[in-house]
Amino acid sequence: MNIGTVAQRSGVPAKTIRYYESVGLIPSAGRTAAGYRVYGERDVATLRFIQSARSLGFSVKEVGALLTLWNDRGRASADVRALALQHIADIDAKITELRSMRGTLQHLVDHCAGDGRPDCPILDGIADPARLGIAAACCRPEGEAG
Amino acid sequence: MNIGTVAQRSGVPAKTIRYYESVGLIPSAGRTAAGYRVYGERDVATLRFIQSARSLGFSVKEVGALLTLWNDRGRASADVRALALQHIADIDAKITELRSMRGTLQHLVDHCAGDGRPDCPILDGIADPARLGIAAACCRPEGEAG
DNA sequence: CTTGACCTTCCCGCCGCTGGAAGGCGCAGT
DNA sequence: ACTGCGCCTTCCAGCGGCGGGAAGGTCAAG
Repeated sequence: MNIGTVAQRSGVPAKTIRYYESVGLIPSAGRTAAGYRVYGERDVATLRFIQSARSLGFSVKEVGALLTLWNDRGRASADVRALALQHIADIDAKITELRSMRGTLQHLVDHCAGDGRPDCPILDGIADPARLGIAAACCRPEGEAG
Repeated sequence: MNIGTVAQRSGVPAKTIRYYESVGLIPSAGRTAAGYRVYGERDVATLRFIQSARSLGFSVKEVGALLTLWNDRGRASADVRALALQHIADIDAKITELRSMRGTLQHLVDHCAGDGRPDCPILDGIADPARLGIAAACCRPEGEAG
């Protein structure tokens, strides 16, 4: 199987496969006499595994660790679980950050007339971050626990 | 004011200020005879604005647009609002994606014993993405609307 | 006059690819 | 045999948003 075929079957672009090889995520493929990379079914499965793990947000390095565990018949599932839990924690941190941004932005937007006039609480809020803090508390009724 | 001072007062590292200048986010600073960059109060305010906008997740390019609006006394707040709303939409898309990842991962983790044995539904699920779909539906009671 | 903190430019590295150029290989058609 | 096309190879550059560090100039204090 040439790289184009394995790319199509795994869903990983040929350039990306070469990249993964160059950074050591996958071992160097065999070569034909002409220098073409040669792949087998196992490689398709590996690349699908990688694709899937990447789509779950694991970094290439983390995928490497997962691959190692996947190939290790003597692995402890606890190790895999630990990686996954850590990744969930990372995701949670990102979500928290994004929600914080979103909340601030939404608040600013809510206070902006959004018409032809230049007065803009959004710009004011960005210009003076202290107001962002104020903004977060200024119009909270009282029903929300801090 | 030298770059170190303005860096300290704005919270933007000197290297980053030079970078912002190099990509045209801020205009070229004035120079002393010796070639040192010179800044004033206005620059501190601008850099704080930038810092604040960046912390809300705006890209450097978007911050450029915000800065232009900020400096334009004839702006329409609707334009600012539109930028902010678009950014909120981008953030929402990211949050949605992260939550999807999180959901899948959590599900896999829930099914993994996480002990010394090698059997691992997490690895199985990653290896065969079809199972991820199954995983999403396999143990849903019936109370959840699709 | 020296020290040390500051400033300057420059280029490299990070992550995870993606695009493109220049050249070799394989096979079909004529 | 030759042409053409599509695939393969390598290498280099770039995206965003900086940070590290080298090599060298400047400034104020002692």
